[in-house]
Amino acid sequence: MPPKRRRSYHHGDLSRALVTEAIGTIQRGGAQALTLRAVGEKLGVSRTALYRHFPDKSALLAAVGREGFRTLRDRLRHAWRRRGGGQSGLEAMGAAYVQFALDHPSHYRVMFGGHLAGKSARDPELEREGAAAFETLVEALVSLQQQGTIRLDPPLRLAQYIWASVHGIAMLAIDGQLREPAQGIVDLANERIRTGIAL
Amino acid sequence: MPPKRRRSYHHGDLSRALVTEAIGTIQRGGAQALTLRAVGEKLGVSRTALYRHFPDKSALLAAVGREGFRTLRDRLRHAWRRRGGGQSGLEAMGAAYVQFALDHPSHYRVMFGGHLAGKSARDPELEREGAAAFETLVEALVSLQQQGTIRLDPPLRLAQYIWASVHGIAMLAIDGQLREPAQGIVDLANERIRTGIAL
DNA sequence: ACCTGAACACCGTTCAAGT
DNA sequence: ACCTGAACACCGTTCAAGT
Repeated sequence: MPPKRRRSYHHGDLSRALVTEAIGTIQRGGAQALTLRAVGEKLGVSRTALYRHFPDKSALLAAVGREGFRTLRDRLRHAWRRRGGGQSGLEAMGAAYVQFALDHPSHYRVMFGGHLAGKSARDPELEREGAAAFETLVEALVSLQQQGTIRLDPPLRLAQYIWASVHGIAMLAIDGQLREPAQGIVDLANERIRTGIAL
Repeated sequence: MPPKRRRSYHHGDLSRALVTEAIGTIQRGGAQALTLRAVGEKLGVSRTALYRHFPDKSALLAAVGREGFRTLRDRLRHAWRRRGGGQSGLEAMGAAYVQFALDHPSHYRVMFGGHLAGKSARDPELEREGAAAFETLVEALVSLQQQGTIRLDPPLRLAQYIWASVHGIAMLAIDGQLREPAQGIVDLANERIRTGIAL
């Protein structure tokens, strides 16, 4: 039988494994539970092995944030397409957004909680992923405008307003500041957005 | 001349001084800059002196959060009263809210960033202060309803929706995700809220 | 009652060394 | 190229001891 697995190196893609493990740790115990030692041990690797793939811990956090924006964008896209776009697709996007935040509260906080403020965490790659997720919303609005179903206001401003509303709802929901499944306020927000972008 | 000041104890109210110093440290370097050692040294006191007044660090953070909700509530009240209430008062409250977040971004993050999730930071006193700040908005809406200037929808739901919108704008603004002073989106949000609560 | 100083168990990070 | 192990400078917290 083989000694333990392989010998020379422990992972085909340690970099990827580190990010995945970090996301899992954060999901389980929050961002403060993320420890280089813990994730290293979990992966059967030295606690300093990470430094061969990331400059420091905040870079790992940035990678976690990037991954978050990527899956968020995917969820938004799926929601939009499943309804075949349209007003209904837009509402589905909003619901998918809030659901993502509720499914991964700690991960969501890493994306928006300011952990990624200083140091190397503020990397252009992260900002690009965030912008790409935002772009999904802008594209949806442009599509609606081309169909002639909503106002021709600057789509960027509309998108910013909608994003802020949904982001605020998601944040308060995560913080537990909203009683019930918060459906009432979601309905209200949807109605406000709908009439706000109507022709 | 006196030796150094007093002798027996270093502060008339060390508890208060600790919170104030903690807020200043956070304001300057973010929540991660808050170190019991640093704040102790700044106050000319041992790094363990804090444990005579707080059970642990997260309790100090909770006190910082409480203080934040208190001054936020004060600002909202002032904004409302200066305009003598009314629709204009409500909009002034929104502006004051966003301004508070922009003036104290790190402090604001402590209040909403999930640092206060586990442990003793989740204290009832903090939740009461948060609820009191929220209550300011509810009272304003009730006042408008009594004047007969807005709809008679459940004021709590209206307040939640407005809070979420403004909170989302404040968060995105702090994160630097909004170009310009974000006046465009604020105007849009105000318009949406105004027509949303109109008779 | 209030504070100190040493000690403990934990961090992230550096660096010479190993394969 | 990739990883290790010891070392370093930092944390929060405990506890016996001082006034």
